[in-house]
Amino acid sequence: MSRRNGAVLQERIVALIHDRELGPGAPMPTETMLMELLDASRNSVREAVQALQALGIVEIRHGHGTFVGRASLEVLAPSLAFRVRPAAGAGLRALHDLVEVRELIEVGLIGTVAGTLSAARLTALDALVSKMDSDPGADRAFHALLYESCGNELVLQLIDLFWTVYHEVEGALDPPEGRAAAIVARHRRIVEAVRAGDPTAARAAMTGHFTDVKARVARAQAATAGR
Amino acid sequence: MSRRNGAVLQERIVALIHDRELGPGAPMPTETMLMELLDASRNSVREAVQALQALGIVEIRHGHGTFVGRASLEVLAPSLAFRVRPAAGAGLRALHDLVEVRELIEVGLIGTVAGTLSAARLTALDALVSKMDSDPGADRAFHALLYESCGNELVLQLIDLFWTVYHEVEGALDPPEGRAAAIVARHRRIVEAVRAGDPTAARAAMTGHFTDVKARVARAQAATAGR
DNA sequence: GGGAATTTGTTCGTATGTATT
DNA sequence: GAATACATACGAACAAATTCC
Repeated sequence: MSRRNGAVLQERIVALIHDRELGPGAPMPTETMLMELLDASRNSVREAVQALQALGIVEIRHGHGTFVGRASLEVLAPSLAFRVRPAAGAGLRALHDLVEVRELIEVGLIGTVAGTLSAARLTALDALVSKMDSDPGADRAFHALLYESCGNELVLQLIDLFWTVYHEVEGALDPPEGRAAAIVARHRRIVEAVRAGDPTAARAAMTGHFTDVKARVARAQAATAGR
Repeated sequence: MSRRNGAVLQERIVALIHDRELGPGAPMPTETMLMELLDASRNSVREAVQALQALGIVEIRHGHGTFVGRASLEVLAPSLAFRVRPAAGAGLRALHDLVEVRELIEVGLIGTVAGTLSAARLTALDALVSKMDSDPGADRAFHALLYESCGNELVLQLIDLFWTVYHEVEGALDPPEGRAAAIVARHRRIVEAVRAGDPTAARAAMTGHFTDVKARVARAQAATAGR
């Protein structure tokens, strides 16, 4: 009937953080103190705290103490990767869904940033595009820099999270790469539309980019289905 | 020097799931077996498994066993809520960011479903709009049903997650409610545009809806800043 | 329904590694 | 280096929930 017991301990710890108004980086009570405060044994406390760390709510530093975390979205990359990772042949569907979400967010966002970027940012984007064929991290930095100015920390972390998960399972996939030049061209077109301050063109360019990505997923899907 | 041991154990368990190709619902090895397989004590195993449960990767049933989970996004509602919850006066900014992400996704999605919904779905949406002023769950069901046909499980869970977190912290906020009638009207307009198969109008209607929501957050922000 | 077996939940005690002072 | 405080890890025992005979 009643709820899981482990979860209630976690909730009480979170409530404790709120009650004491502990901000990110603030030190948590020690394990011994938590044992008394929550009237639980050390192991129960540790299991709850460990779970909260997996959610990014607290951060444990060995031999030093436990501190309030900032619940950054990157900590749940393992969870998303686990979900998206194809289960032995059956289904790149989850990966396709992930790309679609990326597309929804980025196509919507690009319309709001078109024409608002400083000249410095635009040249930085140009530089990233130039070395995109050699440095895989340039793509990640490109998408991050593109939306940095919008000031929405949550959306930035979401985009970065999705990027990380996508490339993690894409790398574990089969085919090498189609055309690096085409990817570079797609990104260059995006920068041009943003520089011109044309939201419609920027959205179209971004949609085109994701059309390529989805096509790549579809090819991999067909390849795994055929064997 | 080396990485945290707890995290290593978690990764090894996830790797074990992949190696054995265990799908959602499949039974995990018992704690005793995991102790031998991973050469760790029971407490260490339990801490790792507990963390994986917090991420939705496994599901523990007392007295029964541990099973592979489906990593549904709803498990990370506590993490998002923790992040978005205003830290004592300072900042509804995170909540505003959350609403913006909702808007990005829903405005983009509504353009793809406009004109594609069956008559049965449309009448069901009408019914939900009608009782939206009395039943708070109707709003959630409305947004879920609206995008159900697109077949993207990830985006459905994302929207539901954001809805949950938003209303969780909105309820813990101050002012009662401005105009329920206006909300109903906004949703009715969305249904009409979708029924008419007009993507542009649908996007505009959805944008209007979120304009209201963001205005509500802004009012609350001003209220808390003034005291 | 009773009872045994299995599995997770909780607790205690103890020893060890790590960072700070 | 020494002392202290803290997290990490292990082992053993008992409690509680579930399933099956």
